[in-house]
Amino acid sequence: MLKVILPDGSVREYSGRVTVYDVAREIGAGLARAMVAAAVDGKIVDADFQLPDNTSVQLRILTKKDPETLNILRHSAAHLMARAVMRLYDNVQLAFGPTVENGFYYDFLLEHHLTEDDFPKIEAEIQRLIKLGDSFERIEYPRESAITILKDIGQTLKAEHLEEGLVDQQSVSFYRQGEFIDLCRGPHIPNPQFIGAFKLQSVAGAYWKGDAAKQQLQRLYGTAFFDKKELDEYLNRIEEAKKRDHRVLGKQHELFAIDSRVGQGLILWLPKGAVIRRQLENFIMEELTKRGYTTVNTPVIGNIELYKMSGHYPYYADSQFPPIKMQDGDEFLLRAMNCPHHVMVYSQKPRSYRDLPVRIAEFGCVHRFEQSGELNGMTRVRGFTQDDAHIFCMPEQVEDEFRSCIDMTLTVLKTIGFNDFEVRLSFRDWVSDKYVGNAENWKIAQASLEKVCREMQLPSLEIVEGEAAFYGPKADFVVRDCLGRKWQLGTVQLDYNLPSPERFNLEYIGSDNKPHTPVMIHRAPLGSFERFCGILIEHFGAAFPLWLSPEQLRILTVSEKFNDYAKSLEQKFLAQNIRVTTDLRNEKIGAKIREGRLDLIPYLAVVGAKESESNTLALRSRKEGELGEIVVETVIEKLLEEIKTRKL
RNA sequence: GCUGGUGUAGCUCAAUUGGUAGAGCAGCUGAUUUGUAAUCAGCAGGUUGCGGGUUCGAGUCCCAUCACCAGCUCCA
Repeated sequence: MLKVILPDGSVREYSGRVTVYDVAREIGAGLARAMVAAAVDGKIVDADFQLPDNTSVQLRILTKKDPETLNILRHSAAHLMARAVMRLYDNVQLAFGPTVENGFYYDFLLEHHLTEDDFPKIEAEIQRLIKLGDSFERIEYPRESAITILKDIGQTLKAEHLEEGLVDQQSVSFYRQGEFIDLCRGPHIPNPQFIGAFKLQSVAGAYWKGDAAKQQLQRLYGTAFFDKKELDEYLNRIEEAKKRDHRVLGKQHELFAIDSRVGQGLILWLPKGAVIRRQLENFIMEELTKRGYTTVNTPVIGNIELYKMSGHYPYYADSQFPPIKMQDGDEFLLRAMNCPHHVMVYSQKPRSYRDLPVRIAEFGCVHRFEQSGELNGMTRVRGFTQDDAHIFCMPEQVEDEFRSCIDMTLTVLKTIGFNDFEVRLSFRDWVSDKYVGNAENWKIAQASLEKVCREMQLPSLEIVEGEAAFYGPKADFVVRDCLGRKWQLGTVQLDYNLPSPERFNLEYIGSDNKPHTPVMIHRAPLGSFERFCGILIEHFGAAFPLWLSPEQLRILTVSEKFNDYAKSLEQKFLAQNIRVTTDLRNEKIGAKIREGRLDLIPYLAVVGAKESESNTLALRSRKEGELGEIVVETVIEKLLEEIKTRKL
């Protein structure tokens, strides 16, 4: 006897062979037709999954409306794509074909070099296969015979995968569609005709098992939806997002530039971009002062011995600019991190426990020689400035310091209006021996990190075991940009390595009059000004809030007769540190308004006869439209208030 | 670094099968003196990323190189 418990709590009883599909059909033919998959005791299975006898299961029928089903559809589309490629080209070896955030891919090993020109042909073949309508048939084989089968059909990559992995599995599943058979965990849609719309998106190289030393495969990306409208909406969203790309907006609004004559991945902050950066610097500096930090200035290079002592060299030699060799044999490194310099600042004098925590901050400029293919606008660069600080404290102070760092990062994100972020706590795994510092300290530190994060009720807190740096656990703030890509911005990291006797042997004298080793915390709320600004540009679509705007107010004259009045107004605003410009050109007011709008200036002020006589400006806000004539002093007050509160 | 793609005026883009490199915007000059998203006219702007090659002739085809884009790998 089989008991099936449905989501509404009702129970149905069966005997003999029963598939999920049978149950669905019994509940309603319409439901059965719409059925994509099912959840049996929470595990997602195929529509024709046979329910186990003599037991009781929780069953949920999944249709296209359920969020889980889109991935099933897409993975099935990946199978169709693989089948199409195998029909069109010879000697195709399949690797992996999973779903990704907005679609799917399949990796192939084949002689033919796929290009976008091949897409129409492949898409047409997929369309044919959908029409053909071969259903997805699940077949289970014992592991050993599965390996033999894969070798027999020439799928050596899959055979290799099976030989090396999945050792704990007695049997493995294949999915067959006509002549196409593929090792696959499933589940799949019952019928390819569920695929209402699909599109191949791009082709790229990818390494077998993600290992750059292994053979390179060709990866075909695509996406699929239940209907065409959803696909169109998705493609539209991508187009819109592209317009917000910080590289496009950065050029359009003259925020930053990258010039190969200077070098790849090196940012030239143009005047307008530099204004934004300066506002961020001022903002961070205010927070540092409030929170008891001291600031220092240290050089961008250091003797190579410093990095040998810290352990950064030669471990990071690959991502370093090569050393600068002097005639006397000394070697200097362009620094890739600020930590060693700050450690040197700490060690300039004996420290007492009464002095701790010592908080040393610097907008530290660092350089890392990232591989050319990794560079990306402002978000991945070779030279950047971190809003860095290092805190030296006693172990019992770690919790409070950590809380304060998290709080500062939250303040920053909230002020900017970054609400779509997650916090990732990276802890050590207890098996590996790559970590430094004693296990007891790690346990305490990890527990207190987690405690603080829970107390502060951080959104989407994720704990990742084994992702910690070798020197300590960390908390990363990951922000999502307009294309849905995730970027690590702020970070707080504990460090047991650098202060240790094996490294810099930092000390403070405790209340017991004995030397102790402090704990070090690395933290950067923004991460780097470069990456942060890149994301900032996309976040606001270059329509920055007033306090960040390079040009806060533009005064437009109706005709050249009012140039003097405009000039006198400009002086008044400048005297209040408001970033104002004038548009005195011999143009119609409509043209000046249009340009001001396109330049995304927060406030435009029109001045003509009326205004010059009444000491007013006809103010126009980017957000609220025309605000009418307002006397100068009131406008100044309004803008200053908005700037001061960093209003969004 | 790897795979694939792209590279034409400051910007956005044209240029039949290889056959005189163009347009709009921006810029400059002049006219116009303007009231809430583009006033008109004229001028100027180029070794088609750089370097080779094939050809009577190359923006177009081939080779090499640089940069950028997508992805992979990497990210202290």
